[in-house]
Formats: sequence, structure tokens, C-alpha cells
Amino acid sequence: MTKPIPKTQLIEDVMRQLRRMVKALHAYSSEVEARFGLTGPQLWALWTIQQQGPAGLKDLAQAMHLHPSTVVGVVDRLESKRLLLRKPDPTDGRRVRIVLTAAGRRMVAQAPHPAQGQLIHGLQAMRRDEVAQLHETLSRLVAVMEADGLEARFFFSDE
Amino acid sequence: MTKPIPKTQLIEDVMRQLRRMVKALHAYSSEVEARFGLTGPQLWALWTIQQQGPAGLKDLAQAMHLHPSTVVGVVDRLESKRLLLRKPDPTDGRRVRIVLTAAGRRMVAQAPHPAQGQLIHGLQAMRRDEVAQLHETLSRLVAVMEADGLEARFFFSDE
DNA sequence: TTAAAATCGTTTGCGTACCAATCATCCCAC
DNA sequence: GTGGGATGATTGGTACGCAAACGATTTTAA
Repeated sequence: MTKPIPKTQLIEDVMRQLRRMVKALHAYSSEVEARFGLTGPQLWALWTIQQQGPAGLKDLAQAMHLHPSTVVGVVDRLESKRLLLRKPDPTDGRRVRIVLTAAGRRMVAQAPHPAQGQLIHGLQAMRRDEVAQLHETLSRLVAVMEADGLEARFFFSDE
Repeated sequence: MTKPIPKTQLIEDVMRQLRRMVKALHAYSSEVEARFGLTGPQLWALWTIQQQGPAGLKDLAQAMHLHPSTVVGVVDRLESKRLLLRKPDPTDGRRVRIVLTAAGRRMVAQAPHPAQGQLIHGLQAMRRDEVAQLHETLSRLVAVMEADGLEARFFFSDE
């Protein structure tokens, strides 16, 4: 290797790629919205409900790794689009059973893979060893990020 | 390799790690907010202004890869915190010159690396070849994601 | 020179996303 | 059984983030 790329530049590039990844995800979401009138999270919620069957709002929030109060809004909008219903739970007055309507099921059937579907597709298009490699390096990265507290980061406050 | 992990599971894991990464970033942002009263985007904006010197709102938005209308709000909040000022541009009545106040400069000096700082720190903690690997696999992934249009994705709507 | 086009910042409207607080209901210990 | 804590859904408040529309200003073109 005659001229190794400096690590700094590699880091810059990785950052740039992550940004591009997020951007590609958003672009995908916009396309879905234009075509089906559903935002990414909405389609994602619909899809999750279909996968898991009728469930409470909290279950849905947990499955989507979102805060319940966030999901309330998403479910509201889906309900006003007549794609799902809130039914009272007969056995527990606090709970709500969220069920798809026929239109909701139809939508899930014809819409593309939800949310990170594009990302999954991208991963599927890669060779197995590439995915394994990504898995390994990401594990390391996440481990480091989760490990250290804020204190450790005060020593590199400038570029 | 006697029992290879199925590719499907690797993909699941990668997705999970990306989610964890986003979560770790958010946790970092919360810590910064608790300590300095600045959200991630606010600190990021402040930092960008310091790096680039006084600039128009559009320049700032471009540097941050954000929509101008988004940046207006961020700048509003920073201005109400007396960390920056909007000054009219003497040569062009449409433009605004965004400049840091003394308090703003002080804040940038003492606050930790903005925004994706934690991510960068995580990358710095990794070996060079690991970063290179991540760079390579991410390149592939982003390329695939950007390459195909929506049409190509209608054929795997279930799973 | 003056009318048309482009640019800049802002406002408005929508949709996430979080937290804290609230309200109803359930459940458990007593 | 009943009172008190736990739990589930919602509301209200704040902050992003985008697109579209709007005024003020500048630049370009006729």
C-alpha cells in the first residue's frame, strides 16, 4: 500500500455515508408517501400491526421502539384514514385493541416493504460476508458508543 | 465454520445495531442538553458558525445539510438564548449575517464536540483497518440503496 | 429604464419524536 | 372489600425537519 488513506479521512467518509444512508431512507419514505398517501412511520405501524395481530398501543410502541405518545399520533392519522380501528378491550378497560380494517389490510398488501425496507433490501443485495463484516464493525462501534459516558468526551472538544 | 449464522439473521442484527446507534446518539444529545441547555442541533449550529465565520442563514443550512426553514427555528432559539445575533447585511438587504456573541463563543469552547461527535469518537476508538472495513461495506450499502428506484422494491413487499 | 426572474429569509402547515402530567382502570395487599 | 400503587392511553408542551407560499430585495433581460 503506497499511499494509505489517513484514518481521519476514513472517518469523515463513514460519517458522510451514514448521512447519505439517512437521506436515501428519507427519499424512499417520500416516494412511498407520494404514491400511497402514507408516511414511513404510518406504513411501518400498519405493517407491524399486521405482523403481530391486534394489540394494545403500548405493544405497538414497543414493537416500533417508539414512545407511546408518538404512536398515538400515528394511530390517530391512520384511523382518520380508515385504515385501522381502535376497539375497546373487553377484558381490560384501560386497553385499546388496534385492528386493521379491510382497507388497511389491502394497503399493507400492495404497499412496498415498510420503513427500513429499503435498507433491508440493500443488505440483501450484498454478499453474505459483506453483511457479516458490516455486522462485526458496527458491533464494535455501537459498543464503544454505548460504553463511555459524557465525561470521556470532554477532552476532544475541538476538531 | 460448522454452523454459519444465516444471512437473514445477520441482516436483522445490523438493523438492530443501526437502531442502537441512533439511540446512543440521542442519549448523547440528551446529556448535552441536560448539562448545557443546548440540544444537539443547536450545538451543531453554533459550532458550524464558529468554524465558518459569520454567514447567511442559507449558508448555514447548506453546511448543516438542512432545509433553511428548519434552521430558522434553531437560530431563533439560539438568538433568544443570547448565543448569537442576526445582523443585517449592509451590502444585500435580503441577507442576514449570523454572528456568535461572546457567550456563544464561550459555549462552543466549553461544550463537547457537537452532533455526531460521539459517533466520531467511537470511530476514533476503533482500529484503522476496522474503520476501513466499515467504510467499504457502507459504501456498497449506500450505493445499492441509492441505485434502485421504487419500482425495484415492489417485488419483495412481504416477508 | 423598467419589467420579469431569481434569491433570501420567514411563515405556515404537517408529521414525527420526546417527556411530564393526567385520568381511568386494574390489581394487590391488607 | 377497599385503599393505594401500578399500568395503559391520552394530552400538552417543546423541538426538529420538510415543503410550499410569501414578501422584500436584488439581479437580469428586454
